[in-house]
Amino acid sequence: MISTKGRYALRVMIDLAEHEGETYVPLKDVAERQGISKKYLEIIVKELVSGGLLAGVRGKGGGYRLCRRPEEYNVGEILELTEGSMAAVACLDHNADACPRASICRTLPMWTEYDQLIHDFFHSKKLSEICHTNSAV
Amino acid sequence: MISTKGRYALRVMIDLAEHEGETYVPLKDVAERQGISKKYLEIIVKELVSGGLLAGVRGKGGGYRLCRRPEEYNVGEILELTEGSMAAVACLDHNADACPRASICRTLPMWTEYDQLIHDFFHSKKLSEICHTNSAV
DNA sequence: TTGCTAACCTATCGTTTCAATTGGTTTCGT
DNA sequence: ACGAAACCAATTGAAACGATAGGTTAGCAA
Repeated sequence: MISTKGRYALRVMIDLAEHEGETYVPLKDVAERQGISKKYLEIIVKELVSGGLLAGVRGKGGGYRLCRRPEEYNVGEILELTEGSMAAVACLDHNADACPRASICRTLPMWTEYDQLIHDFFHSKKLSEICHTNSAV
Repeated sequence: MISTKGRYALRVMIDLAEHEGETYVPLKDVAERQGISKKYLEIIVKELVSGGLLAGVRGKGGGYRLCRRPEEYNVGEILELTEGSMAAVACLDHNADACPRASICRTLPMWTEYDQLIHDFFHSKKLSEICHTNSAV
């Protein structure tokens, strides 16, 4: 299940995409529009900045801004960054120790197939597709 | 992420499918073959029985058995029963209170689409497809 | 210089979920 | 009566979740 972290991150990205051109958008505004605690968003947005998805500027007149155009983001990278891992199953997590049953496991092929399905779904979904902006595809 | 409960449930079902005909299979045997604590499996298997996916018989010579043929089960029903909910997102959980933002939410359509994708994937996957048994299909 | 704004940083907290474990009771065949 | 097996209830330790609290630092303007 996708947690609030990933979902909120996505909503922040969309909000910023829909308010492009207004130079830097203070988090306060985003939080109010989205009805999410600003303090909680700070934690999430920090990760988006350090992950290179957003740019932040301090001080008066500061705030956050996308550092690419909306069509150059995909949902997958946003979720992977904030959720840590999108693995469907513990066995497929990147920092899981190798399962000794892997070679004989009846279920592993299905999980792998499922993982691929999810990956493809989110990585083919562009940010521009899910927000109401006029700067087209 | 699919928890151990769902994954173990699936492995029990597969194990039983692969040992069909041996009348009732004691959980002890399944646990040993799968390398999972028998006590923990008891909890999981109880749900499979009360959900009508397995039949259990007590006493000496007892154990568990599938109550349909492997090709008549799909993975989706097994996971739904044991995982409780397969909803990808809290907003789509069956016992979540309606989100006030639902009508204006930019992300909801995507989550709904994702939910459908997952549902279809698991519900079209038959138990017989993922186990090594000779009783065909 | 002072004040304000806004990002940045660190710690903590209450609750829930996860993954079991413990210690039984009941039912059945022999 | 005995043993094997399902059935049942409660607890536990650890981790994750979803925040909240209380700061510090950087930049702009009067």
